[in-house]
Amino acid sequence: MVWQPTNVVEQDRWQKASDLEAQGVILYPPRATRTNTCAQAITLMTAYEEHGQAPENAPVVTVCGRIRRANIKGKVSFMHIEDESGRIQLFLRVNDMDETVYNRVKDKLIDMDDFVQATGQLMRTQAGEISIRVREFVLLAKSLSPLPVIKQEVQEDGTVIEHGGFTDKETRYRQRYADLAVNRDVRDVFIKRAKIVKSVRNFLDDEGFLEVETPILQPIYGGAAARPFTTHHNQLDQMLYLRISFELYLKRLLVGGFDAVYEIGRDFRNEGVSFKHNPEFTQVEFYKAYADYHDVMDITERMVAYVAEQVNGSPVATFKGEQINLAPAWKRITMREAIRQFTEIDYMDYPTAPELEAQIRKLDEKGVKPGQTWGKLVEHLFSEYVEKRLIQPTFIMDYPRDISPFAKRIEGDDKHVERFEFYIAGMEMGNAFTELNDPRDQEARFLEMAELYAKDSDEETPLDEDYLRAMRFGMPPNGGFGMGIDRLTMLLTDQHSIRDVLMYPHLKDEK
RNA sequence: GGGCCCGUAGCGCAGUGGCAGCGCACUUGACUUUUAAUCAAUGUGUCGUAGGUUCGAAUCCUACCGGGCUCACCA
Repeated sequence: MVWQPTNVVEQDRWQKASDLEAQGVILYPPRATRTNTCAQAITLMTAYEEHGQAPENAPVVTVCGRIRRANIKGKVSFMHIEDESGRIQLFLRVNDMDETVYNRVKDKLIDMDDFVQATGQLMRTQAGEISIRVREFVLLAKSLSPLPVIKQEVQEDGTVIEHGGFTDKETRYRQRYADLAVNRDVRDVFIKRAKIVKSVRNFLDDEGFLEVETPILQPIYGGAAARPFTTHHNQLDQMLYLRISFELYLKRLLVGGFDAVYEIGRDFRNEGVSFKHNPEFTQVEFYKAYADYHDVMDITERMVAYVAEQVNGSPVATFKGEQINLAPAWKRITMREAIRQFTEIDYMDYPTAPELEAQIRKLDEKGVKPGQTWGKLVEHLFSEYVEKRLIQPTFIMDYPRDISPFAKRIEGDDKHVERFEFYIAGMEMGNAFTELNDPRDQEARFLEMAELYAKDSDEETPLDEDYLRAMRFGMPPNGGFGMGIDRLTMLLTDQHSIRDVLMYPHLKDEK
């Protein structure tokens, strides 16, 4: 079906488009030229004026952008055009330009939202705004559907009040292009997101890590507790999973002789959607030989503080009105101690699952599914009573073994492994271990997981023969780390839903 | 998956049983330094979808679709 205008505004624009074509105007010319961005043009004029030079010799510029405001007055008109750098006003006067071209503006054949190219001398209007006295005016792209109208009122002190708006979340997410086009602050979030990724990369590069890329399509998934997406390779008739983590592929590279590797990329988990979960999300994982989880904690707090400094110019982040200080050193506390503080239960007093489950039921009758493993029960206690209260950055150390199949046991402790997660603003931000490098123990763990958790449960950890083969060649002791980039972005941009830090968050099908 | 809330013009919203409304945008006219431009005039609808109740439904009821918050699940 060929698209038809769906409302009056679109009908008008459709008509204008054919009127312009009848005049010989090319609606979508293949090329544009520009000498300056809008922001550069303003800077140029400011600098020119500072040298006290005559206005009649002011520089001539060509700028390109989208029309975001139009005030057609008669024989003189004003527009603001906007490119990524900002806005500049165009001053169009019939005397200064070709009358036919001017009349297209006066007759409103040129609309808000059109992309245009304008050439002229920089000037100041009587009201004092730096503008371009347009002498050449070229349509670059006709807009056939109107963007939401937002009017900007600039106050005496320079602050901008916006009138009108584009706020419907569903429409904004489905039509992110329109959201970005009209909501400047949305663009700023994604600019910061790019800085965050860049800063993480810079930090790890400077620490001597090598950036690598590993498969997204995997014949066996692993490295985390999550259900995978499945897919299929037609020619090879091969069943494949989208990765749920990078862990096992990265650690194989330590066997290969790299001392320190990292990857930034997308993981896929076939699970619930919430304000902090999206089916595909971005992680950074790194593995460093000869480091343990204490070393990784040191790196973590330095890295996060560095990123905050690079992105916001301060290690202190504001989230939901709360000041969060990301500067080292962060609080370090064991899982056992954290749970004891918030629930007064020392779970080591209840070393079997039935005992611990009974104890949890005393706190909250409905909270627990029956028949969970001891480790899952500990995790339940933690997420129920502790997690939300960890606002300032906190390392939670020493996790139950049966929920941590890739972490090394704590010597002389058959219940715990050398694992930490770190929490900021009540959210888990990342997960790390002293990595298990004993192939015999790793195989035992795979078998233990198979015994404890049913196939198709989210804790299912398929035995990866190739991974064990790699480990048998010898894997150096190492510390590993994973962190959610989306959640870090939420924290550093004060956005409270993961959807607001994803360009295209996952949504159900339209209609 | 449960609970609560929302869906009306391009956008933002009002309307809770009796003619479908407001602001901005759009259209027409005026205006040679405006800036939320102003002034005047005229338009703009599958009231999310389907069914039901009723003389009459945007409004009440049911189901469904989409969304938000929240709980559960889940890192």
